[in-house]
Amino acid sequence: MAVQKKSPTRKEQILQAAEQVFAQKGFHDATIADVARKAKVSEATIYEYFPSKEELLFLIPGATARRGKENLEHVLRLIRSAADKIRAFLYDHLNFYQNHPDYASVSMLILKPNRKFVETEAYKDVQELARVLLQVIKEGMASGEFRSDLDPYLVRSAILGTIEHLVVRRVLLGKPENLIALVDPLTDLILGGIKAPEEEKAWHFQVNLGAEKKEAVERRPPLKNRGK
Amino acid sequence: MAVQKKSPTRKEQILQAAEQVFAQKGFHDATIADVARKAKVSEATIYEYFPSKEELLFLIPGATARRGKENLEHVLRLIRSAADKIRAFLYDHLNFYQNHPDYASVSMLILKPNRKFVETEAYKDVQELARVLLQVIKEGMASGEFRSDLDPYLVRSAILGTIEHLVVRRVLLGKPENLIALVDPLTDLILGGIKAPEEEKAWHFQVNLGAEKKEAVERRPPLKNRGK
Amino acid sequence: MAVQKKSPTRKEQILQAAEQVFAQKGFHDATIADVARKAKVSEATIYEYFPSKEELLFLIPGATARRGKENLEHVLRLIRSAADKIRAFLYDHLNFYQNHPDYASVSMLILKPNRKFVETEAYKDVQELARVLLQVIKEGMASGEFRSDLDPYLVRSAILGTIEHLVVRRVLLGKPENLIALVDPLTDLILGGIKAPEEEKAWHFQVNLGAEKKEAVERRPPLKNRGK
Amino acid sequence: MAVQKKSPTRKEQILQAAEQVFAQKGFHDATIADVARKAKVSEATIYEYFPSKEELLFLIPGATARRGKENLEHVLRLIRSAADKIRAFLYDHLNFYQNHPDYASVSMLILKPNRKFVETEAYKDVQELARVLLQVIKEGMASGEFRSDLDPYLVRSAILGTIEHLVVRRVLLGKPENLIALVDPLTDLILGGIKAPEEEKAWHFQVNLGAEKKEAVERRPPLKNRGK
DNA sequence: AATGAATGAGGGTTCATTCAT
DNA sequence: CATGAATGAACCCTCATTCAT
Repeated sequence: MAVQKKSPTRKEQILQAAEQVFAQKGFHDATIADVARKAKVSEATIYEYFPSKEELLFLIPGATARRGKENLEHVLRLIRSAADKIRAFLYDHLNFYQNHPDYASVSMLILKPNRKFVETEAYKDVQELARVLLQVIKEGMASGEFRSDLDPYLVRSAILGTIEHLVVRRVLLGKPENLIALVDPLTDLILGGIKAPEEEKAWHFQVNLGAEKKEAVERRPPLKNRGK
Repeated sequence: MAVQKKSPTRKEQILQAAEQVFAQKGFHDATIADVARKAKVSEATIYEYFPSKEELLFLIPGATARRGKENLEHVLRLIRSAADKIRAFLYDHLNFYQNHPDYASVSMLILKPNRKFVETEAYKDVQELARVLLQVIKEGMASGEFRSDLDPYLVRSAILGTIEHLVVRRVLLGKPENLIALVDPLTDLILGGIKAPEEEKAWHFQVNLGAEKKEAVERRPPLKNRGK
Repeated sequence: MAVQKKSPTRKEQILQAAEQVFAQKGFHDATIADVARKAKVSEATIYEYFPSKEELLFLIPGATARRGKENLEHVLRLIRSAADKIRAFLYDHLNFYQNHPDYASVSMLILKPNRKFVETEAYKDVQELARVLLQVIKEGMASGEFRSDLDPYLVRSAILGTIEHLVVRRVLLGKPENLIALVDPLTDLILGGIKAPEEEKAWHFQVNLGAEKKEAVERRPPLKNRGK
Repeated sequence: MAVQKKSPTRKEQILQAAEQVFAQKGFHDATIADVARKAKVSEATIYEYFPSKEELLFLIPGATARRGKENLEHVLRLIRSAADKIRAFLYDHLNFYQNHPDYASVSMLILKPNRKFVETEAYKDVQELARVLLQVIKEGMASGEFRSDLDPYLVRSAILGTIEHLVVRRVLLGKPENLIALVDPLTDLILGGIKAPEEEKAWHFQVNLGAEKKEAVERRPPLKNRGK
């Protein structure tokens, strides 16, 4: 039976129930009966709105992803600095996943590793979000704010991968509890990398008149508000 | 993280079959009958060696992870520079996953998002590998090669997350085909971040004195073969 | 047994749709939704006119059978010879089924083998038609046109069974395409049986006296268009 | 799961149970659970031997039809007269159906009107039996025992149709209870048709010297074993 | 009169798992 | 050891039917 536009609340109601149930028990261990119970409808009603259990799963991101993209684009338009846009992206995502653990669970543990999902229409909505990030990176490179020798796709993979890893960790292990606290250090890391600034060596040279390497490190001004 | 070919015992035989079958069809869509067929044993025989389908799944990484760790530690002992160790870690992982797509599939798409897996003994073997990376990061920080203001756990998450993201992409979408080509750009990204070196102008002045920061940049391999 | 085209009322509309749908998909594989779609009404509307899917099925023959009987009786009244009445009966039925394949399908494949149908009111209308045939046979026997040692019920069974078999064959296998071409050979068969007239030799002698058995045989239309 | 050769009794056991259950409740109203209960196996076991409920149905005739054909051919070989072969065919079939009412029910009410069955391998076995009858008819025609102007296919249809009609009647209405009693009258009917022998008229002429038509009929040698 | 919306009831099918041999 | 044979336990999905509007 085809999916029809009916009372939007009904459909939403089922999607939300599905999100919760799938998040809690996993896709295969959750039954349609579970979803029906949570949504307070009959099992048959679910099939009035969704053609199959799997389609129900795939339709969970839909609206969320689309709204997420719009919202993100709105926010990014308010920011000029590419670095700050990266930070905003990180904040946006980590904040959202933190506040929507069920969505995080479904998205990261069920949909992302699902081979069929990537062939879905719904997947395209998710891709859109990643495209925004790519744009930010490319703009930063073009403006000279970011190094021009970057592979923007690789950068994007690194950023998304890091977010995913952190979110998955939180979903599975419960830590770190506060993802938002990672926004600044993570922004800093992405912008500056892990290597100690090479100019320090130059410093060394000057300071080296007696100072030890260790000293130079210590003398470095406390790293805060990097990138921001 | 390499796997050595032994004469496959009955148990190995089943594990390998399981790896292939689960990789191909996913855990739930694969049946014990599928595994038995591939392993050329009866279904009942599988239960002689493994207590359940799920346990069979969880025991797939075991030897591989342990051997991987040993091998990695051996290699790292041969390298002094923390940066090079990072690079070695990346190479080791990307190379292995590239050459063992079935293992990659099972590991990334099935085990990683599995809530029960983290409670498993087998999971600890996987964790060991991550611990090695953490060690490298901490050592780099201690030696001054890496910035000292890093959160080493965050750095590790970034590195592992990036690897995972790339491997999952390859498993699901088939690209980038060549992960190993990403080792250097990725090492570079992790070490140096994305921000254009602010000091570059200032440097010019000093460079004249003989310093060759510019050179370092130029030495970086030309950016090609970047996975899309 | 002809059906007259009236302006189809709502009820007729549904019955016709049901006939088509049931003929096409079979009773169990057809759904009320299918019928509703074909009838261009809602499913609920069907239940305004018919108490259940099964009742809807059973009510399909109703008018058709009644009209068929009236028409047949009218025609038979125009014929004196019992043999010709048999022929008329055959013609009437084979012609009707040929021109109403959906009715044939429903009648032969669904209703006839349905245990509950025989307990139905509607079944009686169908029986009426068979009663007409029985009457013809009995009359033929009484008039001396038919052998008097016949079991008229058995004869009727033979005639009806033959018709049914031919119609079912046509519905299921599509052949013979032209049932009407069988009317004469079939009439001939029923009347004369399959045995070669033993007396033929002897007859020749008597025939010469004026009897024209031979001729009758020759007048029979050439045997062609025989199904398969 | 493919059908495998296992203990033949198991398979037979299920087939017999299916025959009974389907005969009693009809195909759609019978459940696999019903069959399992009757066969005293689990539902799952049924699926070890048959791929689906429908296939189980279609495999019911199999052995019976094949054995039936062999047996029939054996019997026919013992008979020279084509007329007696027809009689033997009738006897064989009516006797079998009479003694196997469940098979009759499944065969006549479920399989015969099933559109998918005709596309089945199993259907071919059933066809074989009909081919034997066709052969008999053709031989009778060739030998001059039967009229040479017959359409043998039409004759076969008449014979089979009559048998089917009688068997269906018995299955549905319970009468006539004794099908075997119909063998002789039916043979007689098929051989001789229903028309009063024309020679009777000739006879009349001769006998007419005083005899009534009725008389002629009476003079005919007493037909015995008249059914009904 | 007509129907959109909802569901109760049920059934076929799948499979991981067991166990006697 | 190895396995053929059997099954218990579930679950997804369908659809005839109802009813408020």
